[in-house]
Amino acid sequence: MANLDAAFSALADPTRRAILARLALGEATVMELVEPFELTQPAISRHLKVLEGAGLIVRRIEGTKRPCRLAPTAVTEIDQWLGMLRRALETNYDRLDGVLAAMKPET
Amino acid sequence: MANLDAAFSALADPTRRAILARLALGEATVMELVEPFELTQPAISRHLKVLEGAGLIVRRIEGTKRPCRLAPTAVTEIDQWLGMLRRALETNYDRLDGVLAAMKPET
DNA sequence: CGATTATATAACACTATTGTTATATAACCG
DNA sequence: CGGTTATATAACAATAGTGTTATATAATCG
Repeated sequence: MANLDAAFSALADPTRRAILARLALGEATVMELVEPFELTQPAISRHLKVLEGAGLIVRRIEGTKRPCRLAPTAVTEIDQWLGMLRRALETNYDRLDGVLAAMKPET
Repeated sequence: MANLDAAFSALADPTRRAILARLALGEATVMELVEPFELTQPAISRHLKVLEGAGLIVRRIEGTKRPCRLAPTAVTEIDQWLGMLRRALETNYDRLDGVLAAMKPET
């Protein structure tokens, strides 16, 4: 589960989430990703490195350009881990705890 | 979307994910959560504060104890945001990009 | 080839995160 | 009331993350 560290950590940054949101519209080069932000190109390049390291994007080489696009692997891992929480939240145990907690001020 | 920062950031730490996994089994007090880790009580208390701030857990007061349990809010938010990525990954655009990239070495 | 364009990396400053120990608060027990 | 138990907070050190500027690399264009 070491990759979950990288994946969640990558998603914790709003700039990186914005980059992913942009890539959800389709492939983009580094300079295309720099343009909408008030950040320098090296800053974006490093964000991309983080996203790639986390398995959230992949890059191919096309001449001097490196177009990026979304990769499915990390999202799948995250979904699987969150599934554990979702299942627990759907469990009656927690509902009962909630009910008991809510009852307290009444009685 | 400011809360996504806190939620993803909270999930980026393996200790905090382990705490959540433990809470998926049911409510636990701070000392019960300290026990399985090689960390001090103040360290766990701060992790719990982070998880609470991110909306991933809630705590109630029961005498001198503060039992924690999972909260659904942040998980829902995260699911919704990830849904955007999932939908994009299911899109043909990205499939086509992938196909074109894969074709390149052949021709 | 030399200039330009696209991207990466190094070095540095600043801030945030995480852990520790020591201490505060507050409920409980006898 | 006084001691114990449960938890929180403060102060500090060590480390990691993010941004910047300056510079390196490498493909492209004339």
